[in-house]
Amino acid sequence: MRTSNIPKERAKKLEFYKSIGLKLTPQRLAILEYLENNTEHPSAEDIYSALKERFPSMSFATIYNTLEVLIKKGLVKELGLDSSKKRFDPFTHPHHHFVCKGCGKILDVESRFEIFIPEDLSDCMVEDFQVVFSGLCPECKEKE
Amino acid sequence: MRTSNIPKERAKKLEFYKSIGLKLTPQRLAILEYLENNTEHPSAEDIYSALKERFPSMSFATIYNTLEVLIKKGLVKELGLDSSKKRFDPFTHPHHHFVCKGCGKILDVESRFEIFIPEDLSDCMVEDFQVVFSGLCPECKEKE
DNA sequence: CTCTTTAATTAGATTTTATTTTAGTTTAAA
DNA sequence: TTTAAACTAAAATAAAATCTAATTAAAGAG
Repeated sequence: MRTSNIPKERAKKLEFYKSIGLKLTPQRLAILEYLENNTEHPSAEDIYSALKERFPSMSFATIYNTLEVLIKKGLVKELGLDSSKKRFDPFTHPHHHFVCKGCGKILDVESRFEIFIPEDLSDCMVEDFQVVFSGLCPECKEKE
Repeated sequence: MRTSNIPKERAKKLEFYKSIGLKLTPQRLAILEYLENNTEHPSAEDIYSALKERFPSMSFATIYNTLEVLIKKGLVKELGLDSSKKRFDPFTHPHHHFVCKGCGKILDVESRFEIFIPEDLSDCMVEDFQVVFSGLCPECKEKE
């Protein structure tokens, strides 16, 4: 029963992508598929490398164009946690992150935190917040 | 009385810088002075531009070398909130930030938040955390 | 105060790497 | 079939960060 649902779910998903105005090219589908459930917060380069094998002709322009569209559609969020490149997150619900000082890896944190909007920001329009933890991930902790 | 203390305080500060092993060159003092009480979270470029007039011969190497030393000494922290360049913060005590989505400005938030270390990170060595707010600063809010 | 040593500074080139552009080609969808 | 949109390859851009070799200057010793 599980297996028989897969094509149906897939079709539904494609339908959804179409419904929001995405022209479905194989490259786009590959990017979407790569991002789906991806918790690595990949960079454009990461996506490119990952798909290079399947699409040897893939161009960076395609990656960047597609990401731009996905961001505009609200399906992907751009992360500002890496001071050398943009990284992208397909999980757009509010959540938090841990940044490893050793390897730069970014982990998701799904806990809820009670945060009040501080007085310092009373003149700002605060739209969002996230808690950013930092330290060493399990692997880098070992190496120390 | 206030004024008469200033040279003394200055001397004390120089003494302190020396005591931690900083060779005090005019350029370094200028960088230190520029950073002192600076809440703009400047980039290397910002520092360079700001001091260019007073030190027309200033080199980027000096900026980067000095920043490296200051970071090593714990007098400055590197911020990872801007995905295009490193920015630096002379306030090394734990505090939080607001990032303007409009102009990229970073504001300090001094409030205290009660944050527990989430289970997701039980295998990590969590050394630090900060709350990052985002939205529009007063100026960008106006422009909308 | 002068000398010596050691570290810092300089100018400018270079590297690096992310991202954007371009112009021609291909293709999804109606 | 048509056409607007997407794709490609490669070059261009852009900007941050690093490196180099020669020069200068701070700090400590005498």
